[in-house]
Amino acid sequence: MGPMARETRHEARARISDELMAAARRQLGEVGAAGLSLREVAREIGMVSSAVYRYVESRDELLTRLIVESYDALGEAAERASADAATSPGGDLERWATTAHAIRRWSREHPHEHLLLYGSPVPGYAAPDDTIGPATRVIFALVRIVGDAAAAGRLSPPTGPPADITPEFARDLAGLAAVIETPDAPSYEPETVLAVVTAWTQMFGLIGFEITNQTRNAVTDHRALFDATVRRLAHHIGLR
Amino acid sequence: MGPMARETRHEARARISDELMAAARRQLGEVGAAGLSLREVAREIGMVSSAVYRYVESRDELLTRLIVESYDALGEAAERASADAATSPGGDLERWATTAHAIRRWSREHPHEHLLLYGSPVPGYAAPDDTIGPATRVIFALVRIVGDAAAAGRLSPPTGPPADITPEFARDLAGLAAVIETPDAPSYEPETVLAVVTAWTQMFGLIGFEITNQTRNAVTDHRALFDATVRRLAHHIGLR
DNA sequence: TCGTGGCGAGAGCACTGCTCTCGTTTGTCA
DNA sequence: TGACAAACGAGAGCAGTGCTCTCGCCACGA
Repeated sequence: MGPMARETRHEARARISDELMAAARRQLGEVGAAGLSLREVAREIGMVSSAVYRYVESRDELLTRLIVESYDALGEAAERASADAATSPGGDLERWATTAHAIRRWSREHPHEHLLLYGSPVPGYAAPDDTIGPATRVIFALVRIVGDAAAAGRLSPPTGPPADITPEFARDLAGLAAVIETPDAPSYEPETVLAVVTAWTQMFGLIGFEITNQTRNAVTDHRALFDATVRRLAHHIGLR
Repeated sequence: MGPMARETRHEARARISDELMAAARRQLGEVGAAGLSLREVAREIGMVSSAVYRYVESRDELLTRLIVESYDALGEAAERASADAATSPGGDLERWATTAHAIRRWSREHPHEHLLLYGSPVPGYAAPDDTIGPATRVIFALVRIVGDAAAAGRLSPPTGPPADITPEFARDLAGLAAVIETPDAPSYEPETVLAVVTAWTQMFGLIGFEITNQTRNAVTDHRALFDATVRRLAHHIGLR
């Protein structure tokens, strides 16, 4: 083994905490959030159940940490795909499609994590505010593609019949536009913001249906359905 | 009390079974599927936990029954709205919108039931085939509106750029078209079928986001967002 | 009328999240 | 350097869960 440098207490705590989260993440991937047992996690890292409460306040807090980790993993997958495709020759539409497919791929590879983020919330559990930051990374990765296209003047104006937007709803959309606006991008049409929100909910609805097998017997080529949907959404936003 | 007609064993079984399901449904609405306790249900109807196993095979089977009941309730809500609006002067678009809003209303009034149907599946639980029949009622209620419009020749042809439909995906869409086709309705364009599937996933994705509060801080007027989305989907399908 | 089968209650098993207590170890500060 | 408080892991225990098995009891059909 060689000379074992004595581990300081702080280091040990960090290491054990990491092991604990890793074991929890592994179990989450296997049995899902509802089946995740704190005692089993403790067993896996060679501890007794009461000892893990030195590292985690409760089972809910453990789930919260896993939620944050999952949001970050998904957000990073989307961001990396978006960045990789930013210089590709396919244009904004291909960048959008690539990012969307990266999101779908991550969700398919981590169905339990996806359901933890977008499925039923745990019983009495309300997602704390720590989670909203990481939660925005995915949608921001998508929005940035639109913003970049708009900044470069490549965003086609909205087509189709104008949506019947009530004043109150217009305020909603204006607020959203303010959030997604960047200094170098122009302001957005309400229709564009609506199209982005639509794309967001549509994509995650479709992925959720695929993961929970809601479309069994109806759709076999999920990838083609997703691809066609994603490109239609991009077109509707104005990405070409 | 009056003369109590002696209750036959068969009647008693039916009555108690009904009481059991009613209590279970009540608790589901309060604490959600994950928090539903078979023992608590037993307590509510004045029984001991082991006795309910005379009426229900397991907790999973209880959940399955609740799923079927919920699918039926949602399906009936959609069917009734669709039937009521069939004779209204608003035309196909209003009939579609009315039905969609009925679906949203039911889901908002029964969030736990909605999550039971469309949220995370229970741990080791795979929805048995009993559930797929009732599950189709909602989507069929929507499809029937399109079918009626098509049969009356009121369905506008698909607009926008043609989707890039691969042969394998075309087979999927053809299979779906065969399912939704009725004797008196003509065959559907692949784009129309795709638009219906899109509408389906879009609507339920949006409702799911609203129920799980995923769009908090972003959207306040959920009804307006839903209404705009629903009408855009209808337009895309060809309903006017 | 008699016997079988359905029924409800109770005890019990293995499991869960969580709390409390108890020695031990570790880091800090005088 | 030595004392002390904080952190730590283990163990026992509590209340709860789904589920099984056994036991009497009563209704119903042969």
